[in-house]
Amino acid sequence: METGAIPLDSVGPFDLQSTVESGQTYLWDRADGNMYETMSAHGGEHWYETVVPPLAGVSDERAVVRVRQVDDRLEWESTTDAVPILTHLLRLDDDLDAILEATPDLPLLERAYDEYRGMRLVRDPPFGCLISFICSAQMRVSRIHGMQLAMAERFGDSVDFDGRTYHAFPTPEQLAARTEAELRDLSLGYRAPYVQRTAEMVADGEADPAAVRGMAYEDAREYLTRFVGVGDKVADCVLLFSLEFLEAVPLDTWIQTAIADYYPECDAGGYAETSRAIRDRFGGEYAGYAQTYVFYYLRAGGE
DNA sequence: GCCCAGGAAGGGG
DNA sequence: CCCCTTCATGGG
Repeated sequence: METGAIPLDSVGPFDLQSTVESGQTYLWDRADGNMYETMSAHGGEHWYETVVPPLAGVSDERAVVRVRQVDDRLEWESTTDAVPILTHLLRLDDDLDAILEATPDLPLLERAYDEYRGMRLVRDPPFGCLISFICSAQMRVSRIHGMQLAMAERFGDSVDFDGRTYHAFPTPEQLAARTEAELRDLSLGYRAPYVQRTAEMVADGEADPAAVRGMAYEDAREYLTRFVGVGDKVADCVLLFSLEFLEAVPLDTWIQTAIADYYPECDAGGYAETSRAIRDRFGGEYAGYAQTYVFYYLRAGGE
């Protein structure tokens, strides 16, 4: 086991608990088993853990990573050097102060940024992110998370680390080999065939979420909708939380409420036009950061 | 029982 | 192109 600590003074504002528990990623778990339940002060000091697949340009092999925040540093334990992995997954390489500085001065955004100071977007592994958000349709965040844990435990590889057994998220091949009925047994409901068929598309090489790298934003969104169970909204989530399109603004129920209550002139009818309008309102380049803060803030009861 | 949850697919107009 | 219905499931 390797261990270490990342000092955050050179990283800028960072808050681990809100980053991992705000409903952007469903691929982490909290060691105490109380994910989404007890929230605590800055950082949280809870241990979070995940099994990370090989990441292009970051890590060649699968890794188990545990991390917690204690004041202004991240303590980690891992099968390997976790610094590049955590930097990648938790976007420690973002200049958050500069991003906030580039954001328009809107009262709702100010309140959300102030409430969750230090929350970052994530860079989830693409396949896990794609499946997570296919499962997200008409579902609460705690259940989406539970589905991903269940798929990992049932269909993913077992990985031993530090005297415990962890479960990697299934590969496209592992999910493609399951039947719709086996997925329904995990309470995926009508999402079961979507997950199975999308996994098959990836496993067979028919399409690849990572293929959107370098595409223009709206072309990338259009590309992702070829996957079964992926419409404009889920495509935007995958673009934002995995594939580096920080301008993506997923139009979920919460952000649509925000548009109706705060920015009604941005409601342009269709998804593409409304998305374009709210993206401009939120400053364009980093509009997805603003969206994610607003989503978490409103869902937690803010107004 | 009723309603809702980070929506999407399939059909018809 | 837009509008409508249907699709599981668990928790309040």
